[in-house]
Amino acid sequence: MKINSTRDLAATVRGRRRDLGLSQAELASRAQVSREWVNGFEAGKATVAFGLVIRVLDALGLGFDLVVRDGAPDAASVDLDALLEEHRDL
Amino acid sequence: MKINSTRDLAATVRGRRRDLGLSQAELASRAQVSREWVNGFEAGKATVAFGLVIRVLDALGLGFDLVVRDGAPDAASVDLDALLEEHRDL
DNA sequence: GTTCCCTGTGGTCGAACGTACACAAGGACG
DNA sequence: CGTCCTTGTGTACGTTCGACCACAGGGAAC
Repeated sequence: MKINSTRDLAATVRGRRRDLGLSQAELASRAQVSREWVNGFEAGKATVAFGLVIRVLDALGLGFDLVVRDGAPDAASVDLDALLEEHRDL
Repeated sequence: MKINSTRDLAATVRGRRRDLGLSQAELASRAQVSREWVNGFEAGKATVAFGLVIRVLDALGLGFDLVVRDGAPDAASVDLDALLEEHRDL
């Protein structure tokens, strides 16, 4: 599943948690965070600490994979695009 | 690339940034965060806000994929494991 | 040598975090 | 009916973030 925003992640996490039959409190306990934090996280809060997100995913048996986005410039061919981009927003 | 901690992500991001020929300041500008934040992020800081991480990945043409960890219980078969786990840490 | 850029780090300061506690609404179950 | 659990929301509090400014060390290049 591609994660493009905190809401994507929130929805997926909520689904996964429910699939596992866990309550917010149980997940919170396993991930060593507060139940309120889980609640806010599942609501799509963007400011949650990355480290806590990792812990929660771990508690759910989930993990991140880092991928190059479709259409994203390859490392070797980026110079031109990078320069163009740069002069565009400046 | 599997991301198991903030350091994994930090190292990958730094490599990607360098591959693209961007300085911390340039990346910061593109992702609308401070240069100091990028610096701390690349140093493996665990408390960085998830939303900002997303922005930076976006600026680098990277994205998250959410995957089920190896050996992780499947949604349908989790009930037993979940119950066992539960009674183990309590 | 000097100049320039990148990087790391220190300080300040307002804003927001995350935790703990409490309460209400809702559902399930007997 | 009452009881139990879950979820959402609110408050208060201490902590820490993230932005901003400034500075120093290290390269690269002239």
